[in-house]
Amino acid sequence: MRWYDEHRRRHLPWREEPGPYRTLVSEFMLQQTRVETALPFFQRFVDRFPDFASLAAAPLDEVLSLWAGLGYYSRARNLHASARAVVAAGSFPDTVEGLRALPGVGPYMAGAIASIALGQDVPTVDGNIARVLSRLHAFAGSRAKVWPLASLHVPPGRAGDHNQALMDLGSSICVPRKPACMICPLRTHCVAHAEGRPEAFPVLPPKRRAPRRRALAAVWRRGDTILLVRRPAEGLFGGLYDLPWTFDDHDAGPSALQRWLTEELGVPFEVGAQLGTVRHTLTHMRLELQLHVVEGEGEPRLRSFTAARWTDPAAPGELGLPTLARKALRMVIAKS
DNA sequence: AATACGGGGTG
DNA sequence: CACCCAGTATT
Repeated sequence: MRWYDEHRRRHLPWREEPGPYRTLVSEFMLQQTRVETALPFFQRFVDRFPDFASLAAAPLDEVLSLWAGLGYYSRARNLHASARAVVAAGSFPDTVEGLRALPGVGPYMAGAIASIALGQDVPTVDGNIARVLSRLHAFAGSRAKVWPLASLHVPPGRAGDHNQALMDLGSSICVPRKPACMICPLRTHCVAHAEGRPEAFPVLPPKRRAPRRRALAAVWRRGDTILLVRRPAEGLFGGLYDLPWTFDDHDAGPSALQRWLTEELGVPFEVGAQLGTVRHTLTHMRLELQLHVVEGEGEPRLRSFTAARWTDPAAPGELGLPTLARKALRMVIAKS
């Protein structure tokens, strides 16, 4: 804690003006996301939506548009729903159980917000804290089993600072590989360091390699624009705009795209030249999206998709586009 | 306990 | 290119 109080505390926008709203927004953004990545998104987000009321009043499309590029879009949907729940309830939850009931708030966030924004003496465990405590105790158990250890360390009255100090320590000194044990304030207490094997902890579950998946996308031109569709609310890139595309794992080729497109958009299509291939890696797959020019007559009708827009690929404007769609648009422009 | 769900970083 | 990082919901 002394390490944290004396100059090691990171200065972050959500720490300058702590409070339930900014803490909630920052924690949603920081799930699975590095501080440096989330920073510009946080600024834009709270500029546009400074409080619960403005966020709750906004249409989901606008929230997703600000989230576009940050990933894990269910977080944006859950944050929006949480803001509406807070406004409907008339107050911010004041217990861990109440926080846990907000959509998208799990055990880590509930503990983090209760300790940081509500000043309660509760522990929390994220990847950083799990790593620090696993090493401190040379503990080889899973993430879930670190919680009892975390409870042991919570100092009465300063749980919020304590939890943030552990996270800062984990992200700056007790890092996954080549931790800086020589300058670590916990060095003299750390069992893993004493045993000379800090990198042996934490013990992580084995990871499988993401399979490679092929997909076919349609570039349907009309004048200077191409067709973008809004994806279903749930699932991959849920609620965001995208080129229409479908998986083609069995390599069926253009005929598969033709059939799928006609079914999905309600008009007959012909599939033309291949524009190129966009590669994009997600957590659970490596996607190879092959772009094809298609020709169709009339206006699209909607089945799975929830909206369709003719859009200038060079100026998609406020449309919420995932990074994969942005890559695809860049290729469309390059081949124009 | 396993899987879906983005995107960015480093070597 | 390969490998690494990191919460929640769902099943």
